[in-house]
Amino acid sequence: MFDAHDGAGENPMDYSKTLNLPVTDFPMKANLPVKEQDILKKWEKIDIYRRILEKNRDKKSFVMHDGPPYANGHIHQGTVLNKILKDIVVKYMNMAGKHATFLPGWDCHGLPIELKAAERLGGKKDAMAPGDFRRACRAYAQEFIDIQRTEFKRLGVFADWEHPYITMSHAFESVIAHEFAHVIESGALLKAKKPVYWCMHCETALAEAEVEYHDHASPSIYVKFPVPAGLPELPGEKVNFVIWTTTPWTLPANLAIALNPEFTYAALKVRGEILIVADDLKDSFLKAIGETGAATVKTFPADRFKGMAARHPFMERDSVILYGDHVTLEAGTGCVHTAPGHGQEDYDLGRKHGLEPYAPVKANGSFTDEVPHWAGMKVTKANPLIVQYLFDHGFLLNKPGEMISHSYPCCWRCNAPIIFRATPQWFIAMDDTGLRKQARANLESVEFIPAWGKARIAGMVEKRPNWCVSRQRLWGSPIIAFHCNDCNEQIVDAKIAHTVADMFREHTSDIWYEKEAAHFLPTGFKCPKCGSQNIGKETDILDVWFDSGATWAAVLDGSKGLEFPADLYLEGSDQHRGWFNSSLFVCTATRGKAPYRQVLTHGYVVDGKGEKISKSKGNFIPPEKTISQFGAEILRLWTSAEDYRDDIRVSEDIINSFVTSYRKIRNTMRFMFGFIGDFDPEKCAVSVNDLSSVDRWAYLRWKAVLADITANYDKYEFHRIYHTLLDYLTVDLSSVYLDVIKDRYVMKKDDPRRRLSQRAVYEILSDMVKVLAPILSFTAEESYGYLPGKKKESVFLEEFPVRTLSAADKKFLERWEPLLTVRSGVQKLLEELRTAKTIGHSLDAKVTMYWKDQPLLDEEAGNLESLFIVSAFEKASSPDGLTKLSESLDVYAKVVPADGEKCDRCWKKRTVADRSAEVTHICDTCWEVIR
RNA sequence: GGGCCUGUAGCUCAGGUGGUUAGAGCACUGUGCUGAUAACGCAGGGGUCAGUGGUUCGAGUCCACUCAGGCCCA
Repeated sequence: MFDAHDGAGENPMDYSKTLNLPVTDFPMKANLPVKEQDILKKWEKIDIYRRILEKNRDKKSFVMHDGPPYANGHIHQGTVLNKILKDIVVKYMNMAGKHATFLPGWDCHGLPIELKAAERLGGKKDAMAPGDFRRACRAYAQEFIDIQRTEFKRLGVFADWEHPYITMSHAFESVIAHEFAHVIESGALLKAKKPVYWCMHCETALAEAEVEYHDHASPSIYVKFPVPAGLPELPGEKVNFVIWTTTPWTLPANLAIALNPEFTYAALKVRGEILIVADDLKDSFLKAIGETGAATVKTFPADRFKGMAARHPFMERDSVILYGDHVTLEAGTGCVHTAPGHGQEDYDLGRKHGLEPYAPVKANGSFTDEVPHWAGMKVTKANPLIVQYLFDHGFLLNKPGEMISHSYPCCWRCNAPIIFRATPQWFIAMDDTGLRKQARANLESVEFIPAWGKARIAGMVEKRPNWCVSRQRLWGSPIIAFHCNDCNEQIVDAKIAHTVADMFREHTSDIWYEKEAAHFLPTGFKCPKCGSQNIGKETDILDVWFDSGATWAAVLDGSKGLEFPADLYLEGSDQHRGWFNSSLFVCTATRGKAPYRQVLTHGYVVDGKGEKISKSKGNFIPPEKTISQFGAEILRLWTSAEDYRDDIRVSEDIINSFVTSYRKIRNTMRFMFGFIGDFDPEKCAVSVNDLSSVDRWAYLRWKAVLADITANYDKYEFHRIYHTLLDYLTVDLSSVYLDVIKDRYVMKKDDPRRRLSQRAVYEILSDMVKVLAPILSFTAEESYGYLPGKKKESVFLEEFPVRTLSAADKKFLERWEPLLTVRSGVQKLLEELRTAKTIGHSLDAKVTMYWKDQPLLDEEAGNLESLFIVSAFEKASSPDGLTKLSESLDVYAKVVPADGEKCDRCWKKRTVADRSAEVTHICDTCWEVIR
């Protein structure tokens, strides 16, 4: 048993071999980047996702409906956060007795992919048939689905990765079309004009993303709009409103003049007539038209002009006076030329007052016949002619040819300046069928986390204008509508749309581009208005938000536990306007209810200073980098530890701090594994009910912590779990309990005191491994393998531990608190001796203590030597010469060096003796153990 | 400019309905141990609770404004 040694006394025997030191193969170093790969392989091999669902087959379902990321680009810290949060929820639900699926999805249609696909094709796109180009888009999206899927799997996210829903699939495109048909049935679909960015060179509508801003010189003109009747306050005067514009060509479409209701307006006498401009702008205005010293005749509050109209300078109509907050004092006259067919704000204002979005400009940018003088002329060419006309007829206040340089939207393909032009668009009406009201009402039954999410989305629902669902693009779901080529009658028919939707299921929506209208119409179909059989099909596609707004319809079809409505939608806060919104409207329009019961939102990932991540700032940390350096586990820990209700910070320092706390968690677990290295939970008879003193305290503390953690899982407050657990690990276990029970090293293996502690440690550890699993999935799986006793194939096939903390348990914990205060007081005294170099280890010391009316101390007196980790403890008969340990407790103590010599085996100060040639310098207790 | 939200030690977070000297863990400093050792223990320093003004006997906690930051609009 003992090693031979050369020369007695010089090379004393190694007593550590006679101790119960920690024994475990659980490595201190995780080497996560490598180990995670093995664990991923294991999960794949045992098909863990399916096994979990199989186990929970008969349990109540919990539906987390995955919001589809866009199938473009690699994943980033934000998508990582989002997917891991979902993963934590689903893993927890599955362990806590629910049947929780995770069916991942991707959003595949839309302009960014269309543009990327076009970019790849170089100039070849224009020569391609629409169907062929769409196939190129499909291939592009599929490529990034595969890339992102690989990246998501690497994070340890359990999901049905082999059968994701993708919005460009046959089935999904069919569902979108069916939902569109339902919207037609609801009566909310309508066609109306709305201004869009328009390139007259390319003769196409442009999306926001296709517009670039360049410096551009435009005419700057001040134009009179006369008021023929004048104003009674200014008898006999010729009165004019003055507008300023840089787009003379939009004047033919002028229908109104907008004033700010808060401004004061001045009547200036200039060149023999009255000009009305905002009082605060009169000086800059006069300067601009080269006038000095004009008198203000009178000022008016803005509402003086309510209900009035001015005369258009060259069109046979009036221009009405309206009010809007968008009128500012930044430039111009405070009287804003308003052409609802040529500007967003103008359109919005016009819509409010029943003005039509009038735009007498054709696709090629030339005026229609409605415009006198310049009909058929391109607007760019007409621009200077209109200015000259105004000047010639006395409506221009400044000189023709004055220009202004400003940032102006241009087409990114041809670089030509673009225009705003009202064109026919499809809308889902918010109010015609009561959709807005219904959607707003549906929010009431939804729980938002955090709660303010409801107010945010409600505000948007209440204010949003009719939803423009048409896009003049190729890569998307077709709008299933027709028109008569002869009489231009619009033909929308829900029954036909459903039929077409069925065709999509077989062919995808590509068929819409490959067949003529007649293919989709009943045989012999005639225009209901004129009877013509010359029918054309709509070429616009649906806004991609309609696609994603219909995911619930495609995914929550009742199969595989995916029931409608979803229990939870979980996305970033931008989705209040996005997916939460579109889903609410589509579902309300077609099913009359909200598609979700709970909506959880998280903030945005920002840098260490709380600022937005951007390429130019260089504050972007690719997830890949963290994974290869530290492991995905660190990203999981980071995700769980940050309070997602606010923005979530990430920086190298922050990542490093989680690397550190990961080590703390891991090391503490490792020590626990070592402590129960020879423990068999099935064979060892002691149970948690037998625990007493410090073992009982540690175990009950765990039950309290577990209750707290469980509550926080249920409330989705994961960051509290991290803190609760780490605090328990450091404060309760590492610095108290695990330190104290090291004295079990010197006992016999089967000493009941040791076995009881092992029972406590085992119970805590085996619970902890399971509790950790939804968050630290890799480490939980790894450590589960090191637990003694009967086990499943994976920690994820276990149940989440449920322990009831009884009233008696709570009382025990409360009662124990003073003991910890006392311990801490003793440690301060020990530290004094240590600083004075009187002692080193606390085992060098003896504690003398006095107390009055402390039944707990009476009970625990026999354990205090152990609890304080000292060599001797004795009770004093009076407090004389002792230090009071705490303000609130009648407890006094003194610490002095302990008597005796240090036992070579247990290191306590004892009376020691040599027991044989080899066994020297040990105390009686140790000799009893090893003899 | 508007809507919604956030701002407590270097970092991550606690601080029900306002009430004694604002807490924890990590990090940091000092120190002990060398039988958790690329660990562990003990002790300690560190915060004008973003700022200003108000309500109140009393505010991190309520109100107003300002500043900084985020999302969504314009």
